[in-house]
Amino acid sequence: MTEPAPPPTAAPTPVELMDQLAWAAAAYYRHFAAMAAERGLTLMQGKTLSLLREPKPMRTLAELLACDASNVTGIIDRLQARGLVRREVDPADRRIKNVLLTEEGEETVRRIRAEMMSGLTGLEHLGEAERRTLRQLLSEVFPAPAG
Amino acid sequence: MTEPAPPPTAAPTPVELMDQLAWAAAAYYRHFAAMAAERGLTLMQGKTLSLLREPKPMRTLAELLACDASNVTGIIDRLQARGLVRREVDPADRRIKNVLLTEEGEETVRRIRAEMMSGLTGLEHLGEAERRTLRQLLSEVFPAPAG
DNA sequence: TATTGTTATACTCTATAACTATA
DNA sequence: TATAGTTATAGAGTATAACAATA
Repeated sequence: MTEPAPPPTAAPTPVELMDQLAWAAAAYYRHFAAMAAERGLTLMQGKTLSLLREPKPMRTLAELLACDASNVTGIIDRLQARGLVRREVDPADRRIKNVLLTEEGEETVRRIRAEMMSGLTGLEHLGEAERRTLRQLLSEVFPAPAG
Repeated sequence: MTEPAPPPTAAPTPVELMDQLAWAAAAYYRHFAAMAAERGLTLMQGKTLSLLREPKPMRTLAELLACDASNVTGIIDRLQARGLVRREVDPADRRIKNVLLTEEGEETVRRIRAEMMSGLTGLEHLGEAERRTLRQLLSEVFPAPAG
């Protein structure tokens, strides 16, 4: 009689997986902050630009950035001073100011996204089946609009 | 003749997967920051405490927090003023100050970690095979010491 | 000389509260 | 009255440069 073969890899505990998620989240933002810093942008400025693929009201940005609305004023002020975004009063409700990317802002977002992709080489190397699986598992752990 | 059945789920592109990783990382930190805030701690203070399961020199903390060493002085000052950490001069190299959790600091870390786990309910519900797969895929995308 | 940690400085991010304009 | 955005304020995080103590 032979010993039963051990499983090819041990299953991590949920706690071990949480620690790995912490690492992955930190690694993602370390990379993102570095890409933003190459353009003289802070992490929050980079995140804000990335949220503006479609124009959004200040209030919506505050919710998406998970910060108080008063902070968004300063963040948008600084991005606007650098010519990366502009404000437009909403014609339907003149209390609302929609924030839009300028041409330079759009170019900046494009470059940051491209460099993020080329930095996350692991992503490029995943096969289709692996990408499907990762998407499914992430959506189970972080149920969300995912877009 | 019947149409060939489409695959049960379409494979996301690497770019779509990057966006989902961005969402997951944001969701992780939103949750972590909320757990820290319940104890009157900022995100950085919570991250710093979580790094101190083993004592670490100031310099090492700066590397792990991905910030300049001068910032760590202030972060540790504030945690020390609240009785959550203490500094000890390294006997082998008196330039080095090792930072240790106090009893209250350890209790705080325990509680934050426990609440993180109970909040990430998706993690608890993954089966062993799924946990193995997620660990493997994460380590491919974010190759790292993972601990 | 090189390294560790601190201080000083200036800027950014952060929440709270009070305010204006609009609905 | 309620909501969107701003301003004022104080505290926290950030990088840079200069410094003291130690190696």
